[in-house]
Amino acid sequence: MDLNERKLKVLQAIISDFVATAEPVGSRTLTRKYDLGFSPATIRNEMADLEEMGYLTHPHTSAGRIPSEKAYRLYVNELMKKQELTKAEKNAISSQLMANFDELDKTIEHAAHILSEITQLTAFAMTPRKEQDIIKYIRLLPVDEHTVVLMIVSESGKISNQSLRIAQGYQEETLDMLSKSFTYSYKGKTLNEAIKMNIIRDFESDIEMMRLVQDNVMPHLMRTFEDMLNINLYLDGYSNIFDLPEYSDISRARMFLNMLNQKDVMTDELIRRGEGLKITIGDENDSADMKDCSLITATYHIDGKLVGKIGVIGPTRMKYSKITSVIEYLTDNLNNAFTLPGGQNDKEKER
Amino acid sequence: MDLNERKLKVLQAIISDFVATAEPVGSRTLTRKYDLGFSPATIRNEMADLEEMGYLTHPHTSAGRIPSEKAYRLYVNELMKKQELTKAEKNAISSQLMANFDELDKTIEHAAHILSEITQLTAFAMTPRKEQDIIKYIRLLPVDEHTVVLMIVSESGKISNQSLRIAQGYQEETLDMLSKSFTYSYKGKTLNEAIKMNIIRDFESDIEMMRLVQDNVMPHLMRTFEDMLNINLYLDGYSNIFDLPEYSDISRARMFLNMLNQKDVMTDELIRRGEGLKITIGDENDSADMKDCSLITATYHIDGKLVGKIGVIGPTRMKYSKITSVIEYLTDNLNNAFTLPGGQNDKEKER
DNA sequence: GTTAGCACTCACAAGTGCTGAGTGCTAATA
DNA sequence: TATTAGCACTCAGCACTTGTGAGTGCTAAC
Repeated sequence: MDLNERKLKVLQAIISDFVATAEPVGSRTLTRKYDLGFSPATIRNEMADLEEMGYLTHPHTSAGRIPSEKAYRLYVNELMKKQELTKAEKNAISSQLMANFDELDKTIEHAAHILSEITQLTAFAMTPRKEQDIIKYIRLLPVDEHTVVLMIVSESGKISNQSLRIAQGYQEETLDMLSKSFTYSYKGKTLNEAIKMNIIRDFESDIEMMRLVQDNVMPHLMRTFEDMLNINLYLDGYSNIFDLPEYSDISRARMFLNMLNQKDVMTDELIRRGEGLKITIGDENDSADMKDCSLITATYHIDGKLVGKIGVIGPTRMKYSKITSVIEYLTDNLNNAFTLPGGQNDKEKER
Repeated sequence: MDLNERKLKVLQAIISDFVATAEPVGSRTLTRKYDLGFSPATIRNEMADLEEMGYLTHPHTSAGRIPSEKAYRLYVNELMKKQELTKAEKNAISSQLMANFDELDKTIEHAAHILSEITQLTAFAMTPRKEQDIIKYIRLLPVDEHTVVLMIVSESGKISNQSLRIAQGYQEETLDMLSKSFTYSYKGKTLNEAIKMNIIRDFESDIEMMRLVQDNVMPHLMRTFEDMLNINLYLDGYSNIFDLPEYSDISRARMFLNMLNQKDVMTDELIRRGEGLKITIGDENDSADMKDCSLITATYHIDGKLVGKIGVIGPTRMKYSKITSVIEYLTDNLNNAFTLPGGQNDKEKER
């Protein structure tokens, strides 16, 4: 028994209908709604075959058919046609994204917001892994007698600062010297390399300075390097799930929301996924909590190097085609924005 | 008919029981659980009186009694006794708070987390309104040929930075000059004042410089001032509501979550509330969405000046006494931390 | 090979009856 | 006179029943 033309046609119709309505699809409904050209009885036969082949399931004897995960996989791989976005949709995405183009992290967060608005699902966006981010310079700046700001600028445009307290006070010249010394040591190093370096001995010649560095500055410097490595995960539109019949059961809604709350689980799952557009359906997901969800994710790049991820999560019944298009368009926009010379401040140019 | 001793005793028992169980309280249950010293029939009579006086309601004829909002108000004003936290609880709060004492905003966010963990409700924390925050200095720092970091440090310890692009390039000396000039002009001014100032004419003598400032720097400077004024609202523990029978109905849970999602509504509501500890019960809340919730909020201060808010939101049935104590202790901690010399970096001292 | 017809299935909604926790009222009691 | 025991009554919640409609699989006719 093979998947002939007609079977595919029936399967496609069932998937369309079920994605739209979330109700099991019966043979009669199918003939009424779609002009397939054969009777309910024929469709019933085809349905029985499709079920045997594993593409459909049956919640109970007298209910209609539901596409299985295998059916969605087939649909995504073969049946799904690319759904071009309308000009209006594209404009909406681009303009909204550009209207909020400040800091790297804010932009990513905003992209997740746009995505959830358009797809009406829960969207997430992960900032890049910054292992490869290269330190540009480090500076210590005076604030008051006991407070100093530590500022680290990296190539990705990520700027980090932290104020730190120096109980015994300090000289401004010392700060300048330290700034130069740190920049000299760390410039051109990746964050990962920086964390592993030990530069304390550079200050051995001056015991007082060494103590200052060791006790006051170094711990903060290391912590800030680590902070910069951190991956941030932004979620948006979690309450959209209440519009989906899949989550009309409170315990399922709750489980879903709890899953989202475990940011580390989510982050791990996302990190594991490869580059480019990835669609995982139900059981294909590694994490047990996601076994009845589908994820569509894509990667965006900053200067072609650092890689972040963005995507949506929802029930396996989702508009794979439309969502895929939206995500692709969104990541294209992000890539462009983050890659043009001048990076994140490119908005200036357009003025 | 007045609220004699016995009526208060009965009311108190009903409130305790209902807060604990969320079930309407019957006269027999009451005698069984609490050793009140009179029979169910007597209690029934008292209950009928209390109901007539507006302190109790009746979901239906054959159900037990439920405290009205008026009853909670009476309880909060008169009956509630201060519930001291145990040493262990206090330690838990202090140590958790101190363990995460980096940047101002992060600390506030973390405080909300702690609060939601302890109360098992949804907690929120609002960063201070920074109208009164005073600018300490402004600096422009070179990143690469076309990129400059603009850094503003304020007295509250809030540091803001933004990278900006200067298409035509720049000289390092220019940046130094501008840093000095900006600091000279803005130092000691509040953010509000700074936004209203116009310092462009200070550069009139040098047309090229003036253009640079006007076109490239000023817009960012103003935007950053405005960003610094922004109030951030952090929410934590929204999914705790799923443990409350009040929200076992999905549509109520949804409404609650939607309300939380409207950050501007929440922020407005919080801003309107006065200083110190405030408890609003049900209908006392201004916002329509909160008419069946209670809010307990308190204010914390930074250097005795800037005022932020922290609190919890939940059903009117909540442990007013316990929660009040927790919030008071938490704000005390925040106040201390933010007021000691050296402010947010005080952790250093303890090492 | 396709389709009409038919018996069968089952979730769901509406209706029924029972139970238990509650009430209000009245009469007896301390 | 205030309190309490007793009793009839109420009603949500649960279990159970029944009817309906949308679905199925199978068989026989086209």
